Amino acid sequence: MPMQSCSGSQGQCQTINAVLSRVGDRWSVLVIFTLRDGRRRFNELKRELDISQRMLSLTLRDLERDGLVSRHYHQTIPPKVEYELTDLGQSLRRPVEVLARWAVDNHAAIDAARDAFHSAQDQAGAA
Amino acid sequence: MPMQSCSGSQGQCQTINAVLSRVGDRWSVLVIFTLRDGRRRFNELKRELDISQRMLSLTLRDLERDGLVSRHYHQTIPPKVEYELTDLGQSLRRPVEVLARWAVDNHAAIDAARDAFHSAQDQAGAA
DNA sequence: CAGGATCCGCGTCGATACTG
DNA sequence: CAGTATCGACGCGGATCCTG
Repeated sequence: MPMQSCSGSQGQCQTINAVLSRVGDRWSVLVIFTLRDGRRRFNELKRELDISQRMLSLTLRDLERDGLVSRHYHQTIPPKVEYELTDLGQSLRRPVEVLARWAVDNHAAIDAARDAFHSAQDQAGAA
Repeated sequence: MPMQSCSGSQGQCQTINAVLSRVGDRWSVLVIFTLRDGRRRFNELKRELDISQRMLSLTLRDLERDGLVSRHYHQTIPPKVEYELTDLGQSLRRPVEVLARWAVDNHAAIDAARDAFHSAQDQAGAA
């Protein structure tokens, strides 16, 4: 029974890992982020996220399955399907926004570090 | 010049997407999480995370390149290399911890939603 | 112990075509 | 409009071998 994956006694890593497997991918995060200010239609999300129809479909299905978004089907012509964050999904807004905030605040620093690293590498190569 | 990827006018999505591409993968998050309470040696991380040597190596290299962790090489015999969060890496602790907290708090709800979804599906299939 | 190099399966993702 | 089904390309990630 191999339970010792991460920090051993604490085992928080497994939980994090498991949750990350579910909502940790880029599209899920972005869908949730985009859904933060209300319900959206399928193609609306598709356009705004510039995501393939396949991945959006899969992502939304998984998010619905995991209880993070709810699906509202209007059987009209043409069909109209809207997606909305559930309460559980709403509770993810905070973490996602914290991450988003960090991303916006620090991506410049990352780029700078990257450039510095590459410069150092080039110099080492030249020397 | 196709700049309109996400929310159009806001364009936060691109930034988030870009940052997620860098630090959004599972291993990076877990390494940062594991490094939260101090520096660790290579094989120490390897064991605790149950990660292959290859992925740990790649992950650490990228993390170092992006200025999130620093590498301390002790040229002894046997060699000893320690990794530690930089200030930038430290600043990521908060977002990661918020996410970790959410993961711990809500993974049960996700599992429940999942089970409910599957049950509903099975019933639909049976009916 | 730390980690580079190589090989390779497997899952992910996009493009395309089709349905209701 | 809102998907599903299929296919093919690509990259992630593990296993293995080798060096310093």
